[in-house]
Amino acid sequence: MATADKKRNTGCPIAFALDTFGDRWSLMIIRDIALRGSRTYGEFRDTPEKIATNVLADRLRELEADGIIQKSRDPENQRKNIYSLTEKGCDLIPVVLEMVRWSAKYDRTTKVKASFLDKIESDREGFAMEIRSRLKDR
Amino acid sequence: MATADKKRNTGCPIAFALDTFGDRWSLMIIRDIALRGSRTYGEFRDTPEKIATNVLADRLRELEADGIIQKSRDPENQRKNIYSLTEKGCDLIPVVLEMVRWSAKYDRTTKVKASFLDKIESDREGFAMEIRSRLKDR
DNA sequence: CGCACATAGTTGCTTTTTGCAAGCACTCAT
DNA sequence: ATGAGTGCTTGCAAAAAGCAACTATGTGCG
Repeated sequence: MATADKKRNTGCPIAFALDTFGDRWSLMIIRDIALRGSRTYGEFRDTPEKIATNVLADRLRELEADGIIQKSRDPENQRKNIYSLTEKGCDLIPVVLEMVRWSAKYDRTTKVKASFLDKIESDREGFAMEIRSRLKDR
Repeated sequence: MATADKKRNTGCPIAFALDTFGDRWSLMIIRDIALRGSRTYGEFRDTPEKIATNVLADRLRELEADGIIQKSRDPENQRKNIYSLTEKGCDLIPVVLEMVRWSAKYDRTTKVKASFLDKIESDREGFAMEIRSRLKDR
């Protein structure tokens, strides 16, 4: 059973956002799709962060239920499910990019490339759009 | 005992950010300081979201340990601790504002004012600076 | 068909975290 | 000195996360 729905529903936007993706793993999945091009269960599972498979299955269910991602069958391999961001999910890209900016500034061991950072700094909206269309073209 | 330090340390900026404030409560505290002007334990405790006091104490410890907030005594009332954002914490304001934008768009019951949203849309950086200086002037 | 393998999960169990109610310690005001 | 305000801690129950093993279904190939 998926995590019980205990949304706070106080009208606060931060509470709303955290109820949707404010846990240790949801945003990681969104990152995998948006920035790493991941699309399948196996790709989400095999990241350095090592999510437990039951938690992964649970989060995929929740994110789909919340309309952040959508699931479809890979026409070329019926074993695979293809997960992708919905419009609502794509709208989280700016949030992700701001987090990248912040972490790049404060993580001494960051692996964020200067060129990536430059793109965010110089044209945030444009870069977000670029990522979106890259996702659409797959 | 504070939550054990189990940072993932994979070099990924999203993992880094989530390790710092990626839980149900940390960002709520940051919101309280940045957007609601909260500064004391009691103010953090008495929000509609009803954080448990042990979790609150734990998060305040963690956020301080991570250099996001700092703690000082209220000179006018020695019973009170004043919590405020450090520079590192203030740099999270853009992340918070992007989350507000997203939630305002997708939460049908949002309480975000149109005027607040307009400020974000029209001059994001300027608005972030405005919030920062408002915090400094207290 | 029949079998090995790939992919995507589920299940059962342990550990960790959260939630909740009560209580403690220090400070202030009188 | 006392009682109330503020900021916590403690102990215990409930929920979630982590872990390892197992199941289910589709694919490719002899």
